[in-house]
Amino acid sequence: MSRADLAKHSCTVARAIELFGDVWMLMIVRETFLGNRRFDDLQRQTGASPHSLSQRLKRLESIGVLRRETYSEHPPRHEYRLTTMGRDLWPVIVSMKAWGDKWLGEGTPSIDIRHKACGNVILPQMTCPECHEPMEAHDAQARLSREFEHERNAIRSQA
Amino acid sequence: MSRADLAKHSCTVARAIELFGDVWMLMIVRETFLGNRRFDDLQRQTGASPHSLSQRLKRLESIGVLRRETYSEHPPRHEYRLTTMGRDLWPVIVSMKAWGDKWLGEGTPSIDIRHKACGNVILPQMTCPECHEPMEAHDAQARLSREFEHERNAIRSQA
DNA sequence: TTCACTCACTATAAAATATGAAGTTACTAG
DNA sequence: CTAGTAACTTCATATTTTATAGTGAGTGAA
Repeated sequence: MSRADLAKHSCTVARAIELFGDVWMLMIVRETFLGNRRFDDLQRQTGASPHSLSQRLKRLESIGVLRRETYSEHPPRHEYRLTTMGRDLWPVIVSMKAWGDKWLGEGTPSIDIRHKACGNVILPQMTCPECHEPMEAHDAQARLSREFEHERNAIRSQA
Repeated sequence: MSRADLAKHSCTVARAIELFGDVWMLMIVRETFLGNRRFDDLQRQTGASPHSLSQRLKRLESIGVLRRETYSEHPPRHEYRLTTMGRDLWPVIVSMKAWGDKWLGEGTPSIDIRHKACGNVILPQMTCPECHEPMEAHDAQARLSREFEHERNAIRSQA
């Protein structure tokens, strides 16, 4: 097995990791959430080389996370905008922010999140949609499907 | 700027991305949440080469995400266990799962999450800790600190 | 005591990927 | 006519990753 095989992994977490386990993919998504949509701005703010950026934008577009939109025909100019699929990555970035603020932060965070509805500056929290209690790792139990369990045992018993 | 410079970025999100924007880092964390703690199991289940795995484990240990524990002196045997810092990465993995289940999933997910307290199989949700409403990207407004804004404008105006 | 086997790695060469710098296309503004 | 901007592409070099093999410290069976 190697990195590319993760794309065919039966677990969606592994497949998502294969797509977004990359500095530039995540940095571009973060940047688009901050409102930057153009190649040059993305390049400067993420720090990616034009080559890397170009490749990642193509991948993000082909996945369906970004949509490339022409905003000027003459001269040809484009913007990269988050699709619904892309906006759904918000919790991923926010979770990273929460972790980063807690474990890497000194002083004031560079970015605040304000909840438009209630107006407060907050850090979103993981909660149970059934009982509405906040959740952490030890509140949860992961259960593997029978097929997935078999798959893993098969891997386990390979030389 | 290049990848390594992200480590000195003033934004904690960027610093977190620099650490975890890597397939193997994320796959190892996911695997430890599933209960695997040993080198060989991690290697087989993640699909990383021993070299890559060894490097990542060292990095995870030096960051403080994993703690290397000897469980047998003779022969020397070790386990890698999540620290509190590591367990705090749970929302990151769960967010990826939620995204993956929604956008990459066909059929039944390979992994279920059960909330121990209420017993339901659920997908955790991002909510506002103040008003307890579920939150998505469009419910939030990102605000940059003044310093960070200046930093970004400085980058912007660079040739 | 010799053989096969496990765990936890390290070493190495070849292959794949990323990087920075420069170049390109298609314009506009002065 | 020159300079500048946006959105890239190309290319030679540098770095990383991968697969494969090997190592050390043991255990258990014949």
